[in-house]
Amino acid sequence: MDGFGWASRASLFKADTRKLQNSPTHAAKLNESARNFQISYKSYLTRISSLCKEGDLRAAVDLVSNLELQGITIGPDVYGELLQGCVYERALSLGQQIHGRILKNGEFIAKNEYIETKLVIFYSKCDESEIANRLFRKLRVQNEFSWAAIMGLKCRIGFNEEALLCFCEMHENGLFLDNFVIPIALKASGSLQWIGFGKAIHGYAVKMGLGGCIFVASSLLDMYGKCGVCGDAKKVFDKIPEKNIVAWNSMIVDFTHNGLYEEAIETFYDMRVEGVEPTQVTLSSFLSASANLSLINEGKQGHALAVLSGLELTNILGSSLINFYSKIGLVEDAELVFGEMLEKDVVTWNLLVSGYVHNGLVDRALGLCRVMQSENLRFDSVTLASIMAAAADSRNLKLGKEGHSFCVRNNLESDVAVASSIVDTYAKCGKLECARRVFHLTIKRDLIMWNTLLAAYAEQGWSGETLKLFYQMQLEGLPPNLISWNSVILGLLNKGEVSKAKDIFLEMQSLGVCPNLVTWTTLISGLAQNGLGDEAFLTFQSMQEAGIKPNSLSINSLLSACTTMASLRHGRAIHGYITRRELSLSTPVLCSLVNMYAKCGSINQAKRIFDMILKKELPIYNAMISGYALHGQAVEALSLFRRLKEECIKPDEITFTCILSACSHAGLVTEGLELFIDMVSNHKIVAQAEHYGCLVSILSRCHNLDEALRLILAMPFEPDAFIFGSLLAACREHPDVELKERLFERLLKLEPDNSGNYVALSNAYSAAGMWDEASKVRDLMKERGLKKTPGHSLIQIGNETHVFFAGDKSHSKTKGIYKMLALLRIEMQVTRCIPVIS
DNA sequence: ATAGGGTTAG
Repeated sequence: MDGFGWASRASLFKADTRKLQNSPTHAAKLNESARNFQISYKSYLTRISSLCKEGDLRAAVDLVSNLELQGITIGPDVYGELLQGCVYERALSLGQQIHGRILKNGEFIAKNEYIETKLVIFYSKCDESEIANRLFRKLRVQNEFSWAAIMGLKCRIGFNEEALLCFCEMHENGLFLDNFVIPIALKASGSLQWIGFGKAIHGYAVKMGLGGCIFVASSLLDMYGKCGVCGDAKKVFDKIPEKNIVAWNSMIVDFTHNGLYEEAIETFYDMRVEGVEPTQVTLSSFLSASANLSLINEGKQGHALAVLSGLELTNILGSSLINFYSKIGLVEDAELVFGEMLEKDVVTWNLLVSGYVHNGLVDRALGLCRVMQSENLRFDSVTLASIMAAAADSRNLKLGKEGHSFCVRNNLESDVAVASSIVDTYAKCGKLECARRVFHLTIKRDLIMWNTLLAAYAEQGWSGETLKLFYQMQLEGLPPNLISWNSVILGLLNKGEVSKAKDIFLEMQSLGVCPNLVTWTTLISGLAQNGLGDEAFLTFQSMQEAGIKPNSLSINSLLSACTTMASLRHGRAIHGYITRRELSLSTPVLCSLVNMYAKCGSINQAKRIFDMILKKELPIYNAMISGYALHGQAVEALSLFRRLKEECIKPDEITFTCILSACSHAGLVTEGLELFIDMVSNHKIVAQAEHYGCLVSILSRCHNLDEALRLILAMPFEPDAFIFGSLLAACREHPDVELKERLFERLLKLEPDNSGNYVALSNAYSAAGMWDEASKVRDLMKERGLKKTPGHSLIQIGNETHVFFAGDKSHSKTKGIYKMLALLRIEMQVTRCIPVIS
């Protein structure tokens, strides 16, 4: 028994025919019946067609079954309509049932050209590649429609070359390449970025008089945009007399995809002037452009417009809004949109995750990832790239390793973006060897990946490795971009090779690469860190002459340059610059100002800035407490610490480092110990090496060496150079020579690549009065290519604070600032001497 | 015919 009652339908039909033949008014009745049949068949066809268009396929099929039961022969046109209905709805299984009926009804229907073509279209639209191709190849007549269907299919499933081969074959077979196949061929050319092929089609279309077709024109726009030639796209766009919404959208999308955000926004406004209503497509691109230019008002306008136009908050629109809000830093608004969205996919979730990472909210990003897992959403490569960025950002090696192994288990590490983020994470966590290994294991490396490793080497000051990599990438046919050049400059400056860095700076310009704000800032802070403060300021002037405006980050680096140089004069100049230009006084800038004044010796000015700030955040407090610590004003530091607690601001580990160091300088043993306990037990902060270092220093300074040694033994990790340094400083006058020697031995065994250890060792020797050894350590450090950090000291003589700068010259002459200070201590009766190692 | 996401430098 078949489901459609074929057998009963056939017998009914036979009976009806017999009745008609036996009737006396046979001829008349036959004629009338035929006419009625004609009328009813036509009306049925119309009804079926409209049912199919409305999407009520079931009703259409039922109607056809009814007709068949009435014994009416169903023609190809009806089956065609049904198949078209299945095409609209992508109803594969129903279409296959109809295909079955067609085959059972015999060759008359099945071999009809219209039906054969419709079947190819149906299977193509349902992405049934194999069936569609088989049917297509068996066709007796391959017409424009079936070619278009098969090309569309190949294009959709990414077989763009094959689609274009079909296009050529169609042409060779003498078929007219019409305005249905041309858009498909253009789409394939665009996806392949075959600009030559696309242009040839453009020429053909114009010659054949299809240039005016809006479908062809929009496809041309899309193709030129995908090939990265927005100029040509714009030319096509301008020639369209009656632009529809798709044309406008395509133009805006082209600009956005090619980074021409200003142009995208301008086109959007042109469209508004023309009175064309925006769609989801328009607004998502507009929002993307606004996000990339940080145009807060424009993006908000876009959001308002979407609401006013009554657009549904779909995945696409919602995602664009989340992207916009998180890129401009309004994370809460991004969260609101996320909460309002009814349907969310992995892109939506990823956007919020990366939004959190971008705004430094690593914990929230990871929390969201956990929610994603509980909702059974699969992490994809984009999720992992964000997670790894979070690991890199927070220097979380454990998370980095977990993420890396997840990528390996799920075959995500072959993705370049993911691989780059893994390299970056290992590099930022100090695992350069791992970073290098992942880099070399990655087969397809892009520019970003090269730049990631380049930046890692540069950060370490491995200028030789940096340069080698820089030339190697060019040998492999990858031209460096501005970021690559900037890293090379940074690498040289971090190594102290100032003149080579300046050579590279000139070389890049002679090759037509224009330095940007990052280049200038790198150069300025590099010069300052290498003790060339005046040159740094001259370079700042050149930067302004080149028309580059500083942002808050570069202002900060200038201020830290002043701090490194211990130049109050330059610091004041920058402060004046900020005031004159009315630059925004963001929290980081204010911190740097407080820090600069404190480290340049003017604690009073630092306090004035501090008092000026109405809403004081934790970093501001930290900066001020650190300033007091530096000036040995432990009482003030402690009172500020109390005020912080009164204002219900939670101190962090930096706060404790500062306040403990203040106690250490002032020799406040009880307070120091209490603070340490407060930190560990009340604030649940895990004590780091610096905290133990301060404690050791506090104990050592009051000659409680035994207690200090006990503390070191109880520490949960290996003591570092700073701790040994504190101990050595304390036991300078200790009679136990053997103890000193043992400590020195331990110090020498510490990790050799860490420049901090050398500095501490050299300081320890100096503090112990062993000038020659201190000098030897410094030389050894230089020999091994480690970054040399010149220090400066604040010396309080009477009521005045003086800054002494240990540049290269004074260092070689006096064998270190500590010797100079020791001399000063005798000659000038220094009341307090606070060395600062930057 | 047009549509949203990730990775690099101070």
